[in-house]
Amino acid sequence: MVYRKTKSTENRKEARRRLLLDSAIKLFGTHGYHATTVPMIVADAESSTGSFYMYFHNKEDVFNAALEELGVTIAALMQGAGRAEPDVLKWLSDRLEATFLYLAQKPEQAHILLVASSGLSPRLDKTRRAMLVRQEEWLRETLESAPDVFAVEDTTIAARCMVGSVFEALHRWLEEDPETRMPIAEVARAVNHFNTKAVKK
Amino acid sequence: MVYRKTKSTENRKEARRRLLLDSAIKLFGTHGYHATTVPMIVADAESSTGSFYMYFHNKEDVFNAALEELGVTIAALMQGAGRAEPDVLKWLSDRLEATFLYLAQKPEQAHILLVASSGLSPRLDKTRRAMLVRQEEWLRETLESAPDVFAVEDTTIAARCMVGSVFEALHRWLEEDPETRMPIAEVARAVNHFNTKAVKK
Amino acid sequence: MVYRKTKSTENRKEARRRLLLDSAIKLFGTHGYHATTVPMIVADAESSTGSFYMYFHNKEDVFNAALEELGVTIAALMQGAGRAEPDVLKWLSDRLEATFLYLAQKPEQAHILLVASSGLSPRLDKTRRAMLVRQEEWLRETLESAPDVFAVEDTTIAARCMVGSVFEALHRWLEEDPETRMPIAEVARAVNHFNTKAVKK
Amino acid sequence: MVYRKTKSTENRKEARRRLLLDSAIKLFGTHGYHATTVPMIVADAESSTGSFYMYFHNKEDVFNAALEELGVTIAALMQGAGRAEPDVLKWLSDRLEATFLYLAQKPEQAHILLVASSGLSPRLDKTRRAMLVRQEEWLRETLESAPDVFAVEDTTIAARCMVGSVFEALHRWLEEDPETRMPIAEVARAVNHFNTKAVKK
DNA sequence: CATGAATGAGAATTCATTCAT
DNA sequence: AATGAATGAATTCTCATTCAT
Repeated sequence: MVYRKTKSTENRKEARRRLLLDSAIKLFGTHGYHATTVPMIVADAESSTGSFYMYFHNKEDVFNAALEELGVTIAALMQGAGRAEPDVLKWLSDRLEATFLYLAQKPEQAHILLVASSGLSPRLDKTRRAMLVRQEEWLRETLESAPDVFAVEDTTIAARCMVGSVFEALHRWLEEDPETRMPIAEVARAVNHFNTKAVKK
Repeated sequence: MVYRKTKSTENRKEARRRLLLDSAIKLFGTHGYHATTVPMIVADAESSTGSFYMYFHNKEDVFNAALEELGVTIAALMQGAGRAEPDVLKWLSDRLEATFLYLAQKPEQAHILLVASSGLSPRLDKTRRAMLVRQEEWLRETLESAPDVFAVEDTTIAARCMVGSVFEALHRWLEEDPETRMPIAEVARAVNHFNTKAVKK
Repeated sequence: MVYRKTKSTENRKEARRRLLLDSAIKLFGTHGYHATTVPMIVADAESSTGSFYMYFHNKEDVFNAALEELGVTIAALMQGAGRAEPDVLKWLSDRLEATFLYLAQKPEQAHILLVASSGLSPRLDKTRRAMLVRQEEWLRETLESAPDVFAVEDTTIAARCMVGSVFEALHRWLEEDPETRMPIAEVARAVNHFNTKAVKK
Repeated sequence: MVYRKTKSTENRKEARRRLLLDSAIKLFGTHGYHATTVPMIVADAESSTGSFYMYFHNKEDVFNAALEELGVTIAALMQGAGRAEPDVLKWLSDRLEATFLYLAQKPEQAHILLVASSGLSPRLDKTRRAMLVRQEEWLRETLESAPDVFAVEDTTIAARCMVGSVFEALHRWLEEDPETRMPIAEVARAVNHFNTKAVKK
């Protein structure tokens, strides 16, 4: 009685995992890691605790999955789909702006990245760190790739400063009253102005 | 019927509170908020749960006290003891560097600030935010006070970017292997170079 | 994805709740509200704290459930299954006696009602009060339904006096040495004699 | 260095005890036994925990003292200052009414007696019981002293019924809305009418 | 595979009582 | 005698995880 797993079975499994992960992202982003319980996630996903533990080893595991997915998304945004723009400064600026605007529109994901993912466990810290390192490396390479355009004392540190300035500006903006805060586009422009000035020759 | 409170009783109370708060800072900085339990704190302080709850309303309350103390310390470091240095750019650079070096030497406090204090509770978020706002405002005022020296698109955003770049560089440095990482003085210099270039005319 | 809840699952849940509630009634009746702990209840029911909190919001909640169940039981005893006895005086007397004898045989339930349920919390006081009011109202209506048989100054007060006399006699009897105290049937008769004389024309 | 205790030292000690006991009665009557803490009592009495434990062995001990004092008060009210009234029925009625009205005016003491003193500990139950027994005995003797006036099936039970009816009527009245409840004098009269009718020939 | 009832270790907090000053 | 800081046992309740159905 050995039978091939049908495609639809695979799809259904994948779909269930997706559902659970989406609910988890939503809830972690809204309430934070500790205030989000497994029962909350399965209730939101209209699934069951039993299923949850079929798709994830434990609670930390979903959070890690959410974080890794976010890492891929951000890498795609930052690095873009190949270099189209010939002006490297303009291109870097565009990439940072795109990332900034994306996260501003997905406050739950931004919240996970900026707020909910720190100091939870060595494993989660590691995932978060890996994600930041990837962006940092790419920024460093970009800075180093055009020595005629950029001038910084230390490319690694400059990359970290760029990441930090983007995240802090975003974090603070998300905390502000949606009614009275600056338009996000303006913030993005100002942050870019800051970073561009800091790194260009 | 009414006895005078002796000075030494007051001193003893204050000393006990200090002991508990120091242990709390140490443990929160090492293990984070949730992984630190009240019994851990009182064991470290060689005190008792009962005493703990005499000095602090609850666990959130100690964390808040730690955060507020840190806020005062950082404000003092950042704003310094009056402006001695006539060159505003140099002065700003010195203040940022002092803050940076102080936190690098107190990794537990830095950890509380950078890692452990976000998304815990509305009250703690508020304390943390108040602290950041204070530094941000001071930076903004400094930038605005010398329009002939500084040139940024938006002083508020620039202030946030500076805070973010300092914190991120510090955070990443603290995560690195103490054996192989850059000397902290070099990092401080590179960060300052980045920020100075970003804001000066 | 959606499975039918089997009947046996429902039954098992109900059985577990019953088990916990029975243990709670036994222990509250024996040791009182405060001296009964949740671990004691779950140990007696051979269950677990987790289960306890699945079926009841908290400790107050089980006590309330016990009280409400008792209220229903007493209402059934007092008001009986419709009026069979044509002689209203005899009928009233029978109902009081039945209630009296029932509680005398269930000392734990009687203890909850008479001793353990006062002054615990507003909510529990309310439940207890509601229970007494129900009996009181029924007694009042009975007294008012046959003005040719009964004669009292105030039907509400008379109803309360009847409830009080029954409860106090019961309470005192339960406290007495089982070896030497009066037979309960005699007590019931004497209480009935007292009340009947107090209310009849 | 042996010296005589001065009278004023004794007085002061007694006064302090009184102060603590009064605060305890007030608080136990308002919040009940468990919700009243020793710190609350000493704060109200403007004393200290240390003093408290000089005058009372423990918390149960103050409650017991309050209960015993109440027992003496009630015995005095019930039994009156010798029999002045020649009509025994009128006299009994007067005593019950006096007790009833006294407690209605001291809701804290009534609350201790009716609500807060049940099911706390064997010792307190014993004190409470002793108090009730005393009243019951006196009522029984009164009933037996005038066989030409009274006619009940069992004098002990009748005595208990009288106590129960008085306490229940009082308890329920104290629970009612002070704005809309019956005047206490009317309640007292109706209760007396009930009891008198129940016991007189 | 899916379900959700059951588990129990573990955390925060309270408060009666003691004892050094 | 008076004070009130210190103690820690005891209690309630939560929630990640398991496992019988």
